[in-house]
Amino acid sequence: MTAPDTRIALIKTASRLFRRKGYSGVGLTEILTEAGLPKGSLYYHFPGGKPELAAAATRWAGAWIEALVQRSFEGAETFEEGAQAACRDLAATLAQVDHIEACPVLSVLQAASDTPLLQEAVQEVYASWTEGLAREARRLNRAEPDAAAYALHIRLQGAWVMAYAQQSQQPLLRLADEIGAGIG
Amino acid sequence: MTAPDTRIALIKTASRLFRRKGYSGVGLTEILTEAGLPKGSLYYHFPGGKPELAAAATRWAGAWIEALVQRSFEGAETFEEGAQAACRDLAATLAQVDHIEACPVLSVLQAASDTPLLQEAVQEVYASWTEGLAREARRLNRAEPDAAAYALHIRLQGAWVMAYAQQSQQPLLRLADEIGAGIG
DNA sequence: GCATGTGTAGACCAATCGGTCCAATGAGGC
DNA sequence: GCCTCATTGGACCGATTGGTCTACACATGC
Repeated sequence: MTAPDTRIALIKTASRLFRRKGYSGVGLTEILTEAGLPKGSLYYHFPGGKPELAAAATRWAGAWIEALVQRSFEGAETFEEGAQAACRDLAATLAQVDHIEACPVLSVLQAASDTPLLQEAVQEVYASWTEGLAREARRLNRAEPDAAAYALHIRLQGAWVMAYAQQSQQPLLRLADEIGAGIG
Repeated sequence: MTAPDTRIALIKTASRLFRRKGYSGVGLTEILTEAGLPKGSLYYHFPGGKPELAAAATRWAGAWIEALVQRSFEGAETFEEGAQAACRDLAATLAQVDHIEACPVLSVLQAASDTPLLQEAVQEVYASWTEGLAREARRLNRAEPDAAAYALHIRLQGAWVMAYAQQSQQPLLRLADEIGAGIG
């Protein structure tokens, strides 16, 4: 396995496990076992240990979500149309596996308060999401693009939490319907 | 310290710590040290150990939040007015301490997936919240009370997550303004 | 063939984890 | 005074935690 592959494998495995059990709920041993790698590799690629790995995983997963949402907006002719598509695409993606996973940022949020490296990554990803949505809002000539983007971000966040808690994609689909009905 | 006091002290301390660091991020030793109690007391009052304590803490904090929201709705003449008041009251309450805390349910959510006792408590609290909001919506003659209650729950949840992430009450205040402007 | 340096493999560490167990405490009935 | 029983105090347990350290594998340049 070449060097960058090892790095990516660690990030992917860590991200998946964090989303399922949260930062503190996953041990390094578990990550390494699932990735089939020894401890030496982890501390070679991430000298900062668990926090550094988690920060990288958060940024990686954050970018992945952002790309998904941007793709959803591509064919849209209005902001609301794009928002609906994003809700549905997210719901479909989450439902692909048996267990609906938490938002990757949320899953490390609780550990971020006393881990500056992680705190930074979280802020960065959230800011980037809101900016990305605002860019789409402007592109589609939505009135008050920043406010609309922010409001959508909050609703997506909330619906994702509910979807995770209930282990159902329904909250996200319901949000799509609400947006379609002209609410918000 | 009489028996019920010990129980309550454990629940309160656990709830506070869970909200700050998440279920897996807090050890029993830390809870007991802060509460000034020995391990024997914990396992006497909560034979089920950490999961049982967390379930109790979740229900307790859930009821507390529900009471807060209900109080906010008391003086309202429309559902939107009540919703605004709830956002602002929640924001004010969270800002009372130096560190904005996470939603008590959210803080144990990640550990709930493999802890049936906790899973149950989470579902119960969420259902109770939505029901409580729907009751207010009906009382205030809101059209489509169930949908309105559900939508508000999701937005509150999302705004709370953002407030926690950014350590600012702004997301909740902003949500109140949005609702006041007739969005949603 | 040999030196160099990047990565991997995993033994090992102190600290902490959730949990068990039992002796001591102390209030209330008799 | 004494018995009873609810409750506390805390020693102790094996397992696991994040992290360190060293030996080794292997590709590359010479």
